[in-house]
Amino acid sequence: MSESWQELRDRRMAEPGAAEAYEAARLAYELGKAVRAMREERGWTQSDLARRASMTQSAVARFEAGGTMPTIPLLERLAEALGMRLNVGFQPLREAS
Amino acid sequence: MSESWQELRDRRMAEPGAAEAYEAARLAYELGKAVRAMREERGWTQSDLARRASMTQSAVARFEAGGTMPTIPLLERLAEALGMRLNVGFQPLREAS
DNA sequence: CTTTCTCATAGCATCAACGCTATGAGCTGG
DNA sequence: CCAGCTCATAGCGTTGATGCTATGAGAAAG
Repeated sequence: MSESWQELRDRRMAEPGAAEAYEAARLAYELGKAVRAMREERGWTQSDLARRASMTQSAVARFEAGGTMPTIPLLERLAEALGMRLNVGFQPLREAS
Repeated sequence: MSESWQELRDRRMAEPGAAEAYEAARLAYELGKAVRAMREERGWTQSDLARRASMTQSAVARFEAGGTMPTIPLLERLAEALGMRLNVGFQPLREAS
């Protein structure tokens, strides 16, 4: 499972310019997971969150599944609904193994 | 100058659901400023950065000016070009001011 | 088996970001 | 005055995210 992730990563990294695309997809996936976790933490259904974030249940499902690359305004609305703050910025490259 | 920003903010905040839109616009503006700072720090022209990030000079200018809401993949490419890491996530709401 | 709730997915329309080309403004140095 | 460089901006076509509606799968309860 973790092994296949590494392989996928290496394969994609071989293609030029695919590193960012992969990173972006990874980000979408992780953001979806994070929102789902926070939503369930609050005992909300997708419809609940959707209403609070001025969107539809289908949009929430799509986002949580990482099906699309979320836009900043969407993330902002979700953050607001969840009582969180959206953080977007650049960090110095950490040399992690 | 700073006064007009406040007025704009207050006016927009009055409309429902505009808080996130404002925050998003603010984010776009700040990201543009940050990238410009990092670019100049490295002594690069917009064309230099554009080449490294696989985009055109006009796209860099548009982004730095905060003219559009940047997408995650774009930010990822810029981060890569600048040797930085893009960070996107949610933070607990801090009660500032 | 039927109802209900939750989530996933599809199809479609709209809208905005992005790539691209071209051009103009501002500055500097010849 | 005339390049040359840097940045800003406009127009246009393409692409993809989002909003919306509708429907299906799966589980739980009756």
